Amino acid sequence: MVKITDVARRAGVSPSTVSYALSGKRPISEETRQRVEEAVRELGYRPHAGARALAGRRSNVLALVVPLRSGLHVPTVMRFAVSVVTTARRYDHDVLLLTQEEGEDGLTRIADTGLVDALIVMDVALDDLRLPLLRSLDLPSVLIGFPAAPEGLTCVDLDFKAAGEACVEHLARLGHRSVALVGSPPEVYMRRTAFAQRVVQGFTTAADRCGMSSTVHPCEPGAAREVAEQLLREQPALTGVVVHNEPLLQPLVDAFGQLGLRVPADLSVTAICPDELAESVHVPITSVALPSTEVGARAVELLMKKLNGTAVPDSTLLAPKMTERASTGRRTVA
Amino acid sequence: MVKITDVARRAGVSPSTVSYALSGKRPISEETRQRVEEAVRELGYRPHAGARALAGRRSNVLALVVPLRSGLHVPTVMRFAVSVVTTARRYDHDVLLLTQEEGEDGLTRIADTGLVDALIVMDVALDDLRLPLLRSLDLPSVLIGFPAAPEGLTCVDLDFKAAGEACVEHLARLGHRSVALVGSPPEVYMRRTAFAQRVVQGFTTAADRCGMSSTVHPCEPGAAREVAEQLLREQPALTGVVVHNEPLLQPLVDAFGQLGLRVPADLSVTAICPDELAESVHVPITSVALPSTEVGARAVELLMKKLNGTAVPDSTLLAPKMTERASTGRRTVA
DNA sequence: CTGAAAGCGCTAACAG
DNA sequence: CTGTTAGCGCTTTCAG
Repeated sequence: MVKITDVARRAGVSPSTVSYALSGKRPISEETRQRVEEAVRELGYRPHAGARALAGRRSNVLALVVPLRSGLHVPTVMRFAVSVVTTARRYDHDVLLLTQEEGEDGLTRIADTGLVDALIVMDVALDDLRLPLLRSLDLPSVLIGFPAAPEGLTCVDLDFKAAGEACVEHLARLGHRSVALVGSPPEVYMRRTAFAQRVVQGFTTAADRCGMSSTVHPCEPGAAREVAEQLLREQPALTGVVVHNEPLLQPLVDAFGQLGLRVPADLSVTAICPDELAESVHVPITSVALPSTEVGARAVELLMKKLNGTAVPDSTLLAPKMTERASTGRRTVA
Repeated sequence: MVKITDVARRAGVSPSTVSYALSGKRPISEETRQRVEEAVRELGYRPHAGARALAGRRSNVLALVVPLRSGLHVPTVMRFAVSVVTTARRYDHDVLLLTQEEGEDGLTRIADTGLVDALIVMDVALDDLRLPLLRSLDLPSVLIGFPAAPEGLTCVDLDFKAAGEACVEHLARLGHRSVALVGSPPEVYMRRTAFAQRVVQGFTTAADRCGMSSTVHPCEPGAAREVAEQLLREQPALTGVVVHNEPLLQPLVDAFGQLGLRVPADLSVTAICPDELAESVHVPITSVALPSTEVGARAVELLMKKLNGTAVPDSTLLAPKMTERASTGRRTVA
């Protein structure tokens, strides 16, 4: 193993100079810096992570807490995760993966051992049990998602309430008067998962404001046909649907087709989901994008600022961006 | 922060005794061990990860390399990952998540810095570019998947060839004479992904051996209807289908239904996929289980043995387990 | 702008 | 069975 003293000898400088040349924490003459960098390259030097963490009190590792609870759309969750890993690497950090098997004291453990410098927490509930803990820990953290009482925490996410509203308003503008929200599976609401609840809020608020009749349907995967039938039966005037349930999007559109409803001729469909998904449905879906990559990147950037002692906003709400595709159109009066 | 000297003082012993009491690396009298454990509990002591790694030359962290390349079924991949994390925790290890953005030298970096003790590598290609690197690294590693030349590497996976054979033989036993394999998306085969290739091998071998006519169809997500039509058109005698493509399973069964084919009356369908998926299809599917949890756990266990210097078998092939469900039946001669 | 030297907290010889 | 002690490789004062 090549160590800092090897590099120092090779470059004809002291170890501390090597350290400073690499970290930039004090001015180094251009010439020595060159020599150091060359020595580093020639020897293939890589600082030992443990030694660095011990002496520098910084591990350069972030923890990503991903419960992966049931009802969540795993590919969507993983988009966030990949974005977090990618962005973290740009800041010379690695990412430790924590699932929730250990419960809350997995967090305590990680904090106490100094294994990580900071936490990114996903799958936030409105009244998340981890919040008091996160507040008490002296590790900086960022939540992907907004709990009911985000005071003293740094949160980032798509503005799901606004996203729900945007979908409804788009339908209202097209003349629709009766809309339904097909949401995540019931257990997601039972857990009071923040993003799901906020979509419902936005959806309902906007529908009321626009004087539309509206209903909300949490929905299991595989139940596309059933919900489709139920909607037609219970809400015969229905002409607009908002889907906030990735795996159900294509099957639901198919089910409507089988029941004799054309999208968008008879029924306009919008969704909140990754653009890629919206585009891949057989009838491309007008949707509010779920900007996983941006959210993941933002979370890391916020954390880096906090680690540098820079102040950051408590709340980063990304404005919804809607893309019109083939699945929505004017209401045609029969 | 509470450190080992604090615990030692509290327990009235030396730091090394605390260390040994905790690691069990040398005999400690029952009495002192008790005192140490009590002191640990009272003080809430947790060894500093960096210090431990530096002095002990072991970080207690494993790296999980998950490229998440396109065409893979993310939920299935994540089952492995969760199992790895869970099992690693049982051995007091944490898991670092590496995606493949950095390419191969992400592995080198990790190895050089001593951040991790060992590697678990997923998404293995038959002629995987990472193999030479893995062999040259002096970090122990385990592959989830079998490359073409696994010499000198430790590999664990479901025996996908046997799984393909099992599906065909099951259909043969039921009297079917013409079968088709609906496989992963083309890009998965293009990359020569090991598990996909091996299923094809097993499928073809068994079909030939049983004197059945057979075809193989790599298949994009969303193309269920197209393949279904193509199969009926090009292989009119077809009565048995093997599906090795998770997201396509339900849509494909649906498509057959829409084309007027009843499962299993007209067409028997088997799959290689997680049991949970097979059970959730509207017609529960006879399947060979994808034992993600077991494979992930095995991978970690193998790694732990290697870290202990215990010899392990190069190859751990899990025998396929088939569960008959509602989707297969005797061929009915028309 | 650079060096010398004192630890960071823990483990593992070495010594008893 | 237990204690003493010498580092592990790096960062960061302190000194120049």
